[in-house]
Amino acid sequence: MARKKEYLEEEVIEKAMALFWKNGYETTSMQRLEKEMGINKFSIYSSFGSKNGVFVECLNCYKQKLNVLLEKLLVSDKGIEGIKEYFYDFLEFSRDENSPKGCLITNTANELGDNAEPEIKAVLLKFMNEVRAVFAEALSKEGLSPDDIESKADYYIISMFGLASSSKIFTKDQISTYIESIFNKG
Amino acid sequence: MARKKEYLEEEVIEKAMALFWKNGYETTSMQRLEKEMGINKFSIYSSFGSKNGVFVECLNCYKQKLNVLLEKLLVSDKGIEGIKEYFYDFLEFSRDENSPKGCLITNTANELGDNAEPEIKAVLLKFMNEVRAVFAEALSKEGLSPDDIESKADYYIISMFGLASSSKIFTKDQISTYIESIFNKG
DNA sequence: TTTATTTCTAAACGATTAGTTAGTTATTGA
DNA sequence: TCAATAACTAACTAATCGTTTAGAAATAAA
Repeated sequence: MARKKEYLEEEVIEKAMALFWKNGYETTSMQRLEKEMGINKFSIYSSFGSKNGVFVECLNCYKQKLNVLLEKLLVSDKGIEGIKEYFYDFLEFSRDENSPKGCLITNTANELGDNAEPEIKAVLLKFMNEVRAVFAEALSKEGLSPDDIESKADYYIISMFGLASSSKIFTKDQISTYIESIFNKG
Repeated sequence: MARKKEYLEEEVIEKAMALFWKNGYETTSMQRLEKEMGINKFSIYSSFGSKNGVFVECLNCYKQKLNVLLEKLLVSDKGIEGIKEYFYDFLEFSRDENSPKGCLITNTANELGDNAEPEIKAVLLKFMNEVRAVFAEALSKEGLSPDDIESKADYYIISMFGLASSSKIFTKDQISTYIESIFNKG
């Protein structure tokens, strides 16, 4: 007994995510979101509540895309070599047509830092721990001690954070050489 | 034959820098700058022309502080070990009272990225190249081939960028372990 | 002491921000 | 066909953004 919605929430979120990913949270205005999502402010607010609400959904949407790469790492059973491949997969993932966008999660942590809304902070922390857990799982294939697994998981999650940040400003070739250096050690 | 300025530009820039360093460019408003610098908007604009002008001076002020650490690396003559010490020096430098602020240059590159004003972009690029050159100079003490020097300088400048970004969200202990891993290889 | 010059305060500028709301249009069940 | 309901458009908040400006206050040379 009412009018039908003329958009799918999953579809408009995907478009919003592209905008946040490219330009960051603060720079992305509701006005630009309206234009890019193709729907009115009223619709945005009735579907997602606030700009923050849109953003949280975008982070979840982004994480789903990352999950494809993480899934591949999990089933590959390749240990550290699998993590290296994940780094390269991410390098491809974070660039389209030579325009590097980095990682939406890393970008957000960098941009908002401690000033982030508690909800955003919680989402970021959860994501970081999930990725770290996947690294730990991959490392468990290497026959390391539990302590070694933890410390190496720390090392790779920090490397991943640094890589994601760096991939925005250095060239693909520079980053490739960097990835090789990360894994070329005893 | 005129009224005297009631502030020193170097002093108010130092205070502005602390604000930009902590909160980033966009989040730092002219209103907060007035408060923190202790001078009126009129004075800010007559001394520095624009918000961007204030920021450029802050970047230069920040670079001067970094130069103390870079100078130490240059005169130490310790090669790669000197770079490692520089990483630890930076770790101390980027934190006061457990509040990590990262690196103002890295933060800016992360926040503004390609959308940065051309003047800002130029300053960032210049800084990055200067730090890289210092790394290359330190590496020349290791008896490496010119090609090896260049590729290793690339590696350490990217590591430095990643380290600076990471130092904002990981603990001091995690970062210390990370630095050790960077340098523990053949 | 007057006058020219500069810095100061404080109010205002127009543009833009996130968010709201009144009123219209479309859809569905009765 | 008509009333109820939800989604639409578009104008509108109030606040804040970076920037400008008019006028008062202070300084130093004449």
